[in-house]
Amino acid sequence: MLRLSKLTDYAVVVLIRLSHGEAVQTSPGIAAGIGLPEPTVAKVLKALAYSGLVSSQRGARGGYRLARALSAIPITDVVAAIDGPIALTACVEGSGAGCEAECTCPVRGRWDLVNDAVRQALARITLADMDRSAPRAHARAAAQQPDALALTLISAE
Amino acid sequence: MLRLSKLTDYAVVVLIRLSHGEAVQTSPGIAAGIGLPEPTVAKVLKALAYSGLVSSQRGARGGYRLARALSAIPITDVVAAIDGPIALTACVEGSGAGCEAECTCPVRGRWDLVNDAVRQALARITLADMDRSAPRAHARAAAQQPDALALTLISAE
DNA sequence: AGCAATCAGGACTTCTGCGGTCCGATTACA
DNA sequence: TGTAATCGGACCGCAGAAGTCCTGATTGCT
Ligand code: SF4
Ligand code: SF4
Repeated sequence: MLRLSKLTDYAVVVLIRLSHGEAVQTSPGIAAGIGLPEPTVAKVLKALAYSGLVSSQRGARGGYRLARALSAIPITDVVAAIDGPIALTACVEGSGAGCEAECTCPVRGRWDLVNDAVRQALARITLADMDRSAPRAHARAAAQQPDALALTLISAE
Repeated sequence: MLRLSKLTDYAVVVLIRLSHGEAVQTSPGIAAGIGLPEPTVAKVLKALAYSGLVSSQRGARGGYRLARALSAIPITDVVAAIDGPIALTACVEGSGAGCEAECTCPVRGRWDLVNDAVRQALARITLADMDRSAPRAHARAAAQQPDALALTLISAE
């Protein structure tokens, strides 16, 4: 159904939750705040910390803290942190495993266009746009960006 | 890894293969032409026929035939035919199953923005753009379309 | 220094749904 | 009318995701 993993969904929720209230929040605290199982939230936070989206503080009175502002985190970063790089099919650049029918496939390599289109669509939306309790400042800025997808299509071959 | 199902990938390959050579082609014939297991190709063709992307002809001398031109089939149609409607998360409109944390979630409903962005990115690319042996006529046309994503973001709320 | 709280990392189990396979229904052709 | 070719839908196994748990390392507080 072309759905992204549940963990990625949770990551967005967790990050937005982190932007509310206290600056540094603990893993069980966040889990309780959004009514999600604590171990799962912890797993998400670890992945986010590993990729540098949040900074962690160990020990008593520790917790997690946002590393950047919400408006500086595009959706692609969250997806990349949890699910790894965006690779719609096996033959796009970056996905190690190759397709077995790669030699005879008449579409070999063409998926890169679609892949980039999706990547750019996701890169234009930041977490600030996802927050229900924030103004829509960023959206207007996005409207002034050129249509990068079309440029990609034209430049291709 | 935000990847779409293998079947969808195969569907694109099959459709493009169908646009080459004979107008009506049989399921094993196509499978042999692209070196993919025959039952799998047959399954893909069935799904495509069910959703009207190809028309089927039963009986001897039967087979499958393209229902429309490649340039009239956006990627979204292929995805919808195989994987069902595009629904990145559980809480987007159209996905029957709801999320359990839906009442307390601070992102509830915001995924629609991302969902539409991806959908529109995929809708702008047709199978004709994926064919390696075809001219890139459509790409230039896409460049002249307005940036629908930004408009969506602005109009939201 | 001792203690309690918290994160880090990995191993393990469960389960959905994708990928692959099969046999019966249908239709043109001789 | 018989036959062969082909589509249609139902079936099952398995990889990968989702979720859980445990042990060890680190740090603030008393
Ligand atoms: S080579 Fe062809 S069949 Fe293989 S992943 Fe790429 S598009 Fe799909
Ligand atoms: S309601 Fe929140 S947690 Fe549930 S699917 Fe939607 S965004 Fe994700």
